Amino acid sequence: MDQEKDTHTKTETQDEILLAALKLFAEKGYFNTSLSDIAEASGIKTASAIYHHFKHKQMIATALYANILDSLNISIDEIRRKNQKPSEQLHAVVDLFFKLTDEAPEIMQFLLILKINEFLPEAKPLLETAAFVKIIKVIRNGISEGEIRNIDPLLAQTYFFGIIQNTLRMVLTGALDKKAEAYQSQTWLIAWNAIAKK
Amino acid sequence: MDQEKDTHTKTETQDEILLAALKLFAEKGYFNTSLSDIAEASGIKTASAIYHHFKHKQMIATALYANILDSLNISIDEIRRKNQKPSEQLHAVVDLFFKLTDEAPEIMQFLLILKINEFLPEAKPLLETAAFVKIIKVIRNGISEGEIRNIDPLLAQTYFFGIIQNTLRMVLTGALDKKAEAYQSQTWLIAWNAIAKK
DNA sequence: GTCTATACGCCGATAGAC
DNA sequence: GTCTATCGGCGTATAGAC
Repeated sequence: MDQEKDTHTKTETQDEILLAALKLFAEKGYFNTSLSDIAEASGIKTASAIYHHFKHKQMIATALYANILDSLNISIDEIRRKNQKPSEQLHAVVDLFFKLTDEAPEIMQFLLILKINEFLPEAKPLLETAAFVKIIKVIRNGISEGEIRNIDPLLAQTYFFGIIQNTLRMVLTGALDKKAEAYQSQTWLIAWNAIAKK
Repeated sequence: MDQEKDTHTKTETQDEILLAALKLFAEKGYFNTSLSDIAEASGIKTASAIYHHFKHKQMIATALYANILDSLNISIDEIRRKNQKPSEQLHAVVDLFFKLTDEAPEIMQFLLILKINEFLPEAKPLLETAAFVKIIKVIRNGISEGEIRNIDPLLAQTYFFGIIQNTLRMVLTGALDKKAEAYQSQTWLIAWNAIAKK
């Protein structure tokens, strides 16, 4: 997606801006974060400098969203490649989400807690995103292979990730006080049993 | 909580303001809604008039939140009075949530979709609210009476309402295209089985 | 590529007439 | 209790020097 002819050009500080923005958005929300906040957190001293890297504030969020979904999509591909059975694929996805929650909580905050279309009205809803479309496909496979109960795949997705994501949300907000990892195996069991053919 | 000596005074338009604000907040979010928007939607023609009813914008949201939680709390009390077994009480709560989703979607949007502490930093988190504390108590009872599996009540609550609320969220955002009612009985079963002692 | 300076608009909020 | 008028501030964004 990069049209740059040179290989590395500006990317350095651009990434710092994105990183700072992610952190601040996750922490205070998009509207409570000013460009000055982002500049300051990026090592730059003035908001104006940001305009050299992004057309405007929204574009920062847009880029962030795209990056996250992109790498998520890649991870999903990898997961589907390495695992055969839908149950195993789903399990690996859960693994990934729990790991991200502990190791990159801002990313999960961005995905699970922020109300993205409040500041990115044009953005595709999470569920229509490549990564999540593939997850539904996994569920669909699970149904046809007899691992998952024969219900509307979208509903199965809703139930399964309702449990997973709500648990992670509770961890992210501090309502559950241990690391996500501590709840992982139990939560997986509950979520899987909610949709598995018994 | 009203210190008014007269019985009915201003309440008329105040409620219209709250109603309009609720609708707009649910639809566009707090930060995308200006006082002018609210004024216009309230039948008033100027934002200034609002200051006669509320000290500032935040207070509108605060009042809204308090009202919603208040009436929710009352409903929960009623539910606990009318039903004995924890399972029945939980079922009635689910009934209420699904009914509200169909009949007063803005309220459920406010509760389930808006990131409340982004614009009300001081507000109590939902879970620490009287209504939700009582719900946890119901779950606790369910555990000691042997209806619900013996796990951390907060986790049980997380799993159970993860399913319920995610389903309602999908209805509210239009990802699930039927009325909430259409999914109610199936969703209840799944959610209940996720925490019930088998 | 980051700085200074500055413009502009919008929104929240106040004062005061009616 | 709603209006007109007006203020102040903050945050986004631009122009241009270095």
